[in-house]
Amino acid sequence: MQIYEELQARGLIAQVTDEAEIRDMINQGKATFYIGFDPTADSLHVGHFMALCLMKRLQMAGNKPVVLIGGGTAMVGDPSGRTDMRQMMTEETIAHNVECFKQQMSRFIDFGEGKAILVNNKDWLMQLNYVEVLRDVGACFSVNKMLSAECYKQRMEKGLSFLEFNYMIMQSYDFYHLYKNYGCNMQFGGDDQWSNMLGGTELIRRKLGKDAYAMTITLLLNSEGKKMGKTASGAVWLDPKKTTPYDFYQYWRNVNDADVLKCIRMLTFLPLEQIDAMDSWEGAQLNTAKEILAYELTKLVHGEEEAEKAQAQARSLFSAGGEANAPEYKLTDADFTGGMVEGQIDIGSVMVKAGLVKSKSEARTAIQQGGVTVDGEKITDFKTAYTKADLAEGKLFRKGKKTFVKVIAE
RNA sequence: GGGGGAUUUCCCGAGCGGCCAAAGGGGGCAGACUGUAAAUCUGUUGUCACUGACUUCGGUGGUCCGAAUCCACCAUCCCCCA
Repeated sequence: MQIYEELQARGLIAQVTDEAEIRDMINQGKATFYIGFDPTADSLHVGHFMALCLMKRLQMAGNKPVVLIGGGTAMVGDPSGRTDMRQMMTEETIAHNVECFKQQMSRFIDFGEGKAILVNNKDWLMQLNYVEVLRDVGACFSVNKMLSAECYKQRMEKGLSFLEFNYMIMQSYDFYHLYKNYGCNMQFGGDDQWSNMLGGTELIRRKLGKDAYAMTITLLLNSEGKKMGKTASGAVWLDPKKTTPYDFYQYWRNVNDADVLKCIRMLTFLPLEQIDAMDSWEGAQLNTAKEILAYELTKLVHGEEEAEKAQAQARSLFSAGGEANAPEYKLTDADFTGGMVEGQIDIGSVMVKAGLVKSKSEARTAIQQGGVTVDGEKITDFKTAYTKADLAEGKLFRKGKKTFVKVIAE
């Protein structure tokens, strides 16, 4: 099976400009393709991960990837699919994010001699001259056409600033620039980027009379049609400081039954035959599939060692017995002073410090509702307090089923 | 440039000058049921030294015994006309 067919079988391909051409090109390893990443945060997330995996797959098939970091486009902000304006980011923030992106990406993509290129569109976008661009590029775009583009639809109701309206032009210019300077003939991106990407192929056609191609990756949606990789507290990050390997593992361990297979297919590198064999799994058996998904992804993002750790930690916690793998939090002497009773720390404070809850009030309600145990014993009194000696050996504080910390006084 | 409207707790959204920490929904959290899933049901959801106190309703001042609610100015956004 060739690469294009594999991508298809994995359900990764959403839209293409010219299927026959693209299939030939990437199957024969003749494509030089780029994917843009706007540095809107200081870490990559799951959506980026998918794109990077795609790059890796294509790279393995002999195609040449160009990673484009949108240091310049981030100054503008992509309005696609948004209902409100992006917050403007300062240049410093963007520069910082660019650095973070670069570091994380080198884990996934081999930038060794001639294998891949990394560019930042800031290098050319920032030098553009307004009037020149208007005459050169602006003439190639029809406002009427742009306004009818899907990506602006949502914004037509709430209002769209001229700044953001230009995003499509910036992105199109990128493609044009890469085509001319790096022979980049193809662009990939999330499905929400489709109209922006078409802008680029159109511009190249108009300016150079050449064909360039675009292909979008299916957005990873759950069975309810929402984007995956988001939690209540924000995105699932690839940076272990922002989303710990354990949390990362747990996110995938807890996906919906209906979504497991799709995720395995789209996100992992497991052979398709093996995945097809899982297709028939049902009910509780899907738990195994979820473990596989979680393990494989954690391994890809954080390495095998972390994946093993996260899995062991999860297993021991959810099956009776070992709590040996719980994360630890150490209390210092200062934590035992200044409380209601000198030399003791109340349970609410412990929980807040250990990150189990955000406030003492929250700790209070959790306790009142019977959701807190310490070393397996249910706590009913919010006034419960501990001395240093109590915690010398460490106790396992647990809120609900899935959140727990071993607290030790040192 | 002219005219009109909006700004409420994580989000949407209701809020007569006192009975407002503020309806309702969503989301979150906890409990029951389970498969660390979903669905369902229950409770909870500003903070704290918690039957009480304190801080919140775009910002700043003001009126009043008392303001999310009234007034003034500022900021941001939206709509209509040009």
